[in-house]
Amino acid sequence: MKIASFNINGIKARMDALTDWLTEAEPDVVVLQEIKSVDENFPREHFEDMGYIVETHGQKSFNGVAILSKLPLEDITRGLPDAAGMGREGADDIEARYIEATVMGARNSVRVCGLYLPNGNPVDLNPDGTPIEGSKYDFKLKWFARLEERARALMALEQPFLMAGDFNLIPQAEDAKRPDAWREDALFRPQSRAAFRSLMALGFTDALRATTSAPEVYTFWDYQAGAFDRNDGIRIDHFLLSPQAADCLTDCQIDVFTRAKTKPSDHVPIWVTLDI
DNA sequence: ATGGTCGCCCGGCGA
Repeated sequence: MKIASFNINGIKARMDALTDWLTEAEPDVVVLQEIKSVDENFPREHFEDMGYIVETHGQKSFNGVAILSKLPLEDITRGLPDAAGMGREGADDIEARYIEATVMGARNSVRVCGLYLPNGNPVDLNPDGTPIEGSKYDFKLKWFARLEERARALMALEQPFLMAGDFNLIPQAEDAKRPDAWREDALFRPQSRAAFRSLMALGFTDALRATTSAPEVYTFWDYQAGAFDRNDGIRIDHFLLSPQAADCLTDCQIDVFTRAKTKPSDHVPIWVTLDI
């Protein structure tokens, strides 16, 4: 089973790029981020004609996630639990960033969590270094904590599951061409990395690092200043596998070639194959 | 790398 994640940066602008990549890569399942579309305007028929089931969780102009699957899906849920836990009532109803579904494989099923973690910039801190209540950075860390709680609940089931998507998080210095440029950024600063490490400590396997030791491997390059041409990138799109899913892992790759095509997203797809 | 570029959808925000 081939499962992919792709931050497409707008479905309307990425129809050709996404269609071409689906035809070439032939994933069974794809979680999409930044569809930037309401559900009613998502071109679902186009992807249904390509053999995919389409489940969206969109909003107007920003964010928005979706799942495309050639395999049957069960128990689709939208949004993380505990929206009130954000400190802003119903915050998760405003920002569409999370979708879950169970993918039915030939022999076993896998729970797939597709996510678009908040960017978190600008970083606004109190004099004591804590995030200012209600700031973008505060929102990121609170969302991270809720994601960890959801992961903890899924881990307790001891079943194959994975969390995939745009985590807006650079795990370590080797995951950026120029780590020093990101030290104070919400994608890399210590509190952000601590939240990621805490999540990983539940028992996840980083699929990319489990299958390759290649240096300078990235999933995002800024549109500006020829960043891709200089491979001035960061690794922020991740596949985190539960122990039961990691036991089935056979490959993980980043489709860097899509970034060199016409009208690319600023992210590229990442995928795993699971013997499941 | 609080933007030199994009995408949203129509002036400015978000990344």
